[in-house]
Amino acid sequence: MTSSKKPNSTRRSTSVSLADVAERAGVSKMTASRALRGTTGYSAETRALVLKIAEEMGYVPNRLAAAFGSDTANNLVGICIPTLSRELYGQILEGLENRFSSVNYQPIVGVVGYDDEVELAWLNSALSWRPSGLVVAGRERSLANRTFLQSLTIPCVEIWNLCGGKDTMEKSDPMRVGFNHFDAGAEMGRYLANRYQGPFGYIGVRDEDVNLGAERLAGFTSALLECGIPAPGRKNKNNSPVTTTFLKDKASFYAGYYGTEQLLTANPDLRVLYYLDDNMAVGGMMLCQQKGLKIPGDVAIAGFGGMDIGAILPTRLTTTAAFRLRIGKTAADALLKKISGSPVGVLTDVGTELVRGETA
Amino acid sequence: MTSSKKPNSTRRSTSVSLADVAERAGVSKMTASRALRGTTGYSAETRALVLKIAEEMGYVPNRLAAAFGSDTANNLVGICIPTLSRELYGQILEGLENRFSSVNYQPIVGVVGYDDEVELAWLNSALSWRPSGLVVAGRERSLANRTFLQSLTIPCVEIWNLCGGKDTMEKSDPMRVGFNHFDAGAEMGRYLANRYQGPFGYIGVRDEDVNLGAERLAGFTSALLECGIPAPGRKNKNNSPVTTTFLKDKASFYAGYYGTEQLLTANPDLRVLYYLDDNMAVGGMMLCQQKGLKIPGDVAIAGFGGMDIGAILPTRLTTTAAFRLRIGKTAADALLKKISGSPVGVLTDVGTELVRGETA
DNA sequence: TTGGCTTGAGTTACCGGTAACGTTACGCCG
DNA sequence: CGGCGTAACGTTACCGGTAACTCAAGCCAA
Repeated sequence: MTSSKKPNSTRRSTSVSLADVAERAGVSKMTASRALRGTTGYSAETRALVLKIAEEMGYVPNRLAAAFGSDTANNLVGICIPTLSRELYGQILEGLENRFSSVNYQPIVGVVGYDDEVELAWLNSALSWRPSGLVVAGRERSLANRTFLQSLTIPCVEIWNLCGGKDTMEKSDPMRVGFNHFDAGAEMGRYLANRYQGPFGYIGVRDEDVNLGAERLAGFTSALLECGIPAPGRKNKNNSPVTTTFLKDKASFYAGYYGTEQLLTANPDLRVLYYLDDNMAVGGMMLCQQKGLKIPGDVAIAGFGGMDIGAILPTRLTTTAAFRLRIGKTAADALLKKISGSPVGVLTDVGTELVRGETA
Repeated sequence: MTSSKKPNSTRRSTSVSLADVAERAGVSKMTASRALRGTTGYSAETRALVLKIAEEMGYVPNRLAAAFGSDTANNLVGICIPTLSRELYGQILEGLENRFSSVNYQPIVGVVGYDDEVELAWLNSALSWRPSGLVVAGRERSLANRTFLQSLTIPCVEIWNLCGGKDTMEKSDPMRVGFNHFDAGAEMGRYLANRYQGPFGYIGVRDEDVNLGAERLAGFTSALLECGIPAPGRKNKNNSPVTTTFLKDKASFYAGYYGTEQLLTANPDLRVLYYLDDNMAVGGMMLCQQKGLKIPGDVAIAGFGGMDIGAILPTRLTTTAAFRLRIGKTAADALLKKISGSPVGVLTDVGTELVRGETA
């Protein structure tokens, strides 16, 4: 059944190989390969015969061998993201997967949290599969990790965060697809500063010592300053117009809930609250409702993300909509282009949209 | 720099290979391989030297070659899930990835929706990578797909749904890790039937012609019948005690919101509503609030999933908590055991927990 | 001293594809 | 009818590892 030129050779694998198909079809391995892949170099009859035999024999191509033997035919891509617990990355990943699978690329994914060493370990491990491209979540990272990404010889795209724009990038940095979080925060800051005098508070989370969404907060703060919002002064060491709190927790409804409670207890005068994301903002709303605080009368609330919970609340949440699925798809497209050698811009801004809800 | 026994041979790849390291270290490829992998058959000095050289030369192992050359060393696993938009599968996937990566297995993931043909295509494509195991989401599938899974020669585990239990399984079926959705629905049904007389309604969604969570609804319905809840009779073709509606939409807050509106408009007498998941249930709550309906006074509401939104609402949601992360981890463990040849039970029930909230 | 056992390290033969190149057959054209 | 271009197909040489086997050296006990 399994055949080989040397009859005494032992076959490790029991499955049907290209050689088996070729022999049974009475053609060479090469011809069979071409016929199965549908390139050129065979007659119609030959192709039909090979396909028929392959089907009959239950031939399953071995992409391991293909990728190994060619070093151009490897259609693996690595995708490295911090978490899947937030719906954020789930949707981005879905967008990525959709596009990649549509052109027969296989994603291998890693969920690495916010720890640089874990990320680096995963990247090394992923590279040993010789993927033809890499997708990583854009975030602040250690010099070692950044250097690692810069020294890659395969195309790489950073998603989610544009990290300050073109001028701050080095040539060797990966492409970026996402939006400018600083600007998104600033836009919300301006919007709120035009409507409220403050004082302003912010509730976010810290994961493995990194403050998530730090750039948005920076943009937010900067916009408030530009709009002439004064820093409260007292118990505000960095003299910022925003009183912040960072919970050591996952970004979740519940974190928003008790984070708001903590912040308001320590600073009962706060009148405008900005959150790391919509889920936390909704948690904050729930707390305010429970305490009998009117929104936005007593406390104005703004979130981030445009998650669909915000749209159905009795009072619609004011937020910044981010287009997660689109980021995934756009990033995948950009990477595929780069892999195929087409020119691609280093920065792709998919934008955001300020959603004027009723909570702020 | 790149070396080869035949000096005139052309190297396709430019990267450092095992042979390069071995030559520079003055040992054979095989010894270098063993030293790098840390098996046996080398002295401590040899190993240290090889590691040092590999480090110096920037050697990156080629797992493609390793997997190809060994057919036991392939530590790829395929993970096939319907969607990542619901946080449900995100958390399961995170659990899976955690466990797999901890033993250096690489997951390749596919997001295939609820279409049998798409799933089958993905499975075929994934198999061509010769993974050592497969994780698929447990759900109703076509005979073709079920047969395909049964004929696999590699270990496979179905997650999420125990699908009726041991007696309904065939020997060739994949292992299952999850919980019994019928029982979960039945438990909720009994709980509600003991507190309310009805009439009962259910709001779910249909994706590509499959009703998600159908087994839970079946269990729910069956429990109501057992508790003596009568079918309303009129406009209820299948004579069920539950008036159902299935939206052609994603399971989301918004779907729950307008689904509830539709159902209540058509059936204003409904007094107890059961939902596909917590998000939809919360959407329903929001609608009720907006219509001035008291919960649970006018309408009682129960969800499913134990998503954290339910825990922070002013009135805590009555629901069934499912342990998604644990399902992922348990499933990965089971698959790894099976791959390593250890005995594993065909069914692993991670259970659920009825959460007695304040909405029902 | 000898023989057996352990241990370190080399040798060889693949694994199942793809790329590159060589050869043959055949149609087209003048 | 000869020259030529191209389509069809065969051959061969890898790719970068791993498994199985072999062998030499070192060690210890008898």
